[in-house]
Amino acid sequence: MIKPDTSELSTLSLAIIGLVSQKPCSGYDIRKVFATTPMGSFSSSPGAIYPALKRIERNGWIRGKTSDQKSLRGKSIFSLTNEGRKLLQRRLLRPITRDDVIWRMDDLILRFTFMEEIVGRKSTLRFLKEYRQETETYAASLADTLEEMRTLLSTSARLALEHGIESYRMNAKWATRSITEFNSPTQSNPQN
Amino acid sequence: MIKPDTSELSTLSLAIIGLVSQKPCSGYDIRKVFATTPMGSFSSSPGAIYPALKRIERNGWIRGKTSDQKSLRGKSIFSLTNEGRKLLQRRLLRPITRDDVIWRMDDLILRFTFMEEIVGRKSTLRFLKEYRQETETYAASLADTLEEMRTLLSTSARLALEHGIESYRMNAKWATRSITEFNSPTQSNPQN
DNA sequence: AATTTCATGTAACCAGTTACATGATTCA
DNA sequence: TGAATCATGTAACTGGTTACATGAAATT
Repeated sequence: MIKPDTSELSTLSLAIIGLVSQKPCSGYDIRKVFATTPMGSFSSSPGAIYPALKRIERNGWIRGKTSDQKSLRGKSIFSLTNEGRKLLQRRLLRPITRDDVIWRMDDLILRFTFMEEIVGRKSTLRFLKEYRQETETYAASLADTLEEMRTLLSTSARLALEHGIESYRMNAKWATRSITEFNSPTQSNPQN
Repeated sequence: MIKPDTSELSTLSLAIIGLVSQKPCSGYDIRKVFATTPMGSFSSSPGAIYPALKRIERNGWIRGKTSDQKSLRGKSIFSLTNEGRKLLQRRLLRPITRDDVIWRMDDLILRFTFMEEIVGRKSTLRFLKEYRQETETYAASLADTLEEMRTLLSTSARLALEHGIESYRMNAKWATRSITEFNSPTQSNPQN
């Protein structure tokens, strides 16, 4: 009984699909982005990128075109299919869970990066509000734990816990600021 | 040509060894910690914990004792060996690299959690200073990138980048505060 | 001509996930 | 006695790592 929901997508695959959605690119292009930009928290190793591209293509979410018809190893440019765009939309619109906030913060930020163009400003704002809510709530629950355990904790254990609390609070603040920036009419784009 | 350096240790294994170092515990104890405390960003699934315990034991870093001599499946309590303690010390004392800061922040915080008891206050302070240095430097380099690319970025891409910058700055600030707390003589413990 | 960079690939390995299984103990 | 919890395990799978290989184009 293998799970038939083929819509699962690792964070790396999400990053790849997101990049391809911005503009068609080759495996090498993607590797360069991961190796030289602040998106560098993804592996740029060929052993990760090329198999991932094949998987994604096999699923019909991107399609590669060999530009150079002569050489056997023609550089292949991938672009997003309609199916791929639909998948990406679904993936980005998923409601944020507490588990996301505990285990997959990088995934959430990555989703945000592509969000505006793929699902529009309105959904992006909804995402940011959920994000603020979940990070604030989780920070509060960590703060409760801290108070309950304060006396039992060593200095480093306490400081590590405080690190977590501050980190989630910072995330909530960032979301708040992002919401106001998205609302400020730098550029009116009332679509969606 | 397999790498003979057997000192490699995944973040999960580090967490397990760290817990065992604090007090001997069973696989189930560890699972409970991961499932119910702020250390919950580790998998508590049996498929992760028990194989990891076996690997670590096979390497001689922990040793399990079956408490109940009758039953076949006696609950086994693991405690740290001398070799294990040495390994843990080496692992915690590793200098912090930029790669750690980009890819393994959670590993760094985990190391910090166990640091005071395993390598003493002096080394912990050194760690915190390195941590502050590296996070500050990286935040600055991200800020440079932001200024270079500012005009090219979409709102969400810019905000995502700013998220990274703020996050690293928060980490540096946390380190600064932790350093002062470690220096303040709440409890004089001039060992090491 | 030699080196570097572009560009793609693959084979071996490994740790962690999911899902299921099992037996012992405690509690209602 | 039946359910929940304690406690450990394992089989199948999967995605990413490391390391190596290859061949073409550009640069020196």
